[in-house]
Amino acid sequence: MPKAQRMAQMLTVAEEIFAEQGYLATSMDEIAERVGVSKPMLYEYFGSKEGLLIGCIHRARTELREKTAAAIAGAATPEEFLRLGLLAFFEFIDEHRRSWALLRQEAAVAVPSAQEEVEGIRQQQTDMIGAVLASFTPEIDPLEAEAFAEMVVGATERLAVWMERRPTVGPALATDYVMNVIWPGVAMKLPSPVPHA
Amino acid sequence: MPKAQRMAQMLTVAEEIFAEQGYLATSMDEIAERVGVSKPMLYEYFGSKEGLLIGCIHRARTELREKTAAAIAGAATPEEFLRLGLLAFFEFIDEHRRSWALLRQEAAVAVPSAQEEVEGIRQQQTDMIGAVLASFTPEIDPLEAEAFAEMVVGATERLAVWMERRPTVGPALATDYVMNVIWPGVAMKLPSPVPHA
DNA sequence: GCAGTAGGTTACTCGAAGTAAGTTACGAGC
DNA sequence: GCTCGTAACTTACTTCGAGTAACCTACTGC
Repeated sequence: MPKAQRMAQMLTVAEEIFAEQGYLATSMDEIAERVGVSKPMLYEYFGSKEGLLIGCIHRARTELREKTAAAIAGAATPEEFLRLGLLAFFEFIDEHRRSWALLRQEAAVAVPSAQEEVEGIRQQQTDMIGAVLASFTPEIDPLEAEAFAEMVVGATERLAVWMERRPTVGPALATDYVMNVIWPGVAMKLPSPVPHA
Repeated sequence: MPKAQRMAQMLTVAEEIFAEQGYLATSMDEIAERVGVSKPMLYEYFGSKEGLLIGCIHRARTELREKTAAAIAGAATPEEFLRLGLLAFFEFIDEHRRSWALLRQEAAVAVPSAQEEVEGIRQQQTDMIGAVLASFTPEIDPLEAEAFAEMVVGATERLAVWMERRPTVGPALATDYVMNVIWPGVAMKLPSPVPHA
């Protein structure tokens, strides 16, 4: 089997087992066995157990960025931008409960570089939000804009966790909840009247 | 040395080393050595490495709950309640950077019971926020109240992380930032006009 | 002065991360 | 159609750290 294909397969299996049992409780031998390959192959391609975990996170991150970027491409107003971005995020979570659990629970594992990888995802999102906010409200305090973006990311992430426990709450409703809370505060800062849907 | 005192000392040392190096990179031998005791003593008192971690989290959780409860005791309006609670939280974080890092980074470790312990802290906070919100705005949709509490906790937690990177932002400013974003959205739902400081 | 127990130690086992050294399959060049 | 190189793969280790069994010691109540 060619390297790229084998690597993808390893990531898929690892993601599944990590999500099932947790990072610590999973052994490299077990992953190797389920892939149908010997342990040194995992080390050949990912260097370490930590490297394998980071590979999983990295793949999910790339996917999430692509989905979100595609979703917000057509947004005209800041409200639309935020709404579409949030919806894309919640939909991604809804479709990828496995990798989402992995990112949330396992990646925060003491392994510093995995932590950084997850922080990279958040950075990617705060940057996006901060940029749009700044472009629509140029006179906003840059520090407060940054704080706002951080809060949106934190609130959204937390709500996504909560959503998993609440089967009646889907991506659309979750998006509404977030917008209901944050939008009035943002609208006050906008220079001109903005349509509220 | 009496048991209770020894346990407290072990927790302090463990918290420090976990925060420094991460949970995985820390060995029980190392903690034992720095405490000035042998490894089986740690197992005698905490059962396992995981148990020791949970002990650390639990202690921080208790402290945080006590500080917050004391801070909000005298609040009269929902705005005051939220503001005082947030301020107490940020001040706690500011004073306990060590334990805070521990809770955030290490506790999410794949160890399920540690995860639960941290979720317990969040639960304690969302319950408090949800309760006050419900008591002041009785006709609010209970599901949305719950979602609101989750978002406040998520936003606040995220902002606390961000605050660590921003030395000019202290507890008071962080509290203002959170209130600026969430308060307009809440005020809309209140039954009667509420004073805005 | 003796018994019981709280607080402590040394010296192990065992499992899992990581590695050294070697093997097979297979396409390119002659 | 044989050989050389290399990509994909394996077996058989070493090492390190979590967890434990068995034993020790000093103080407190009687």
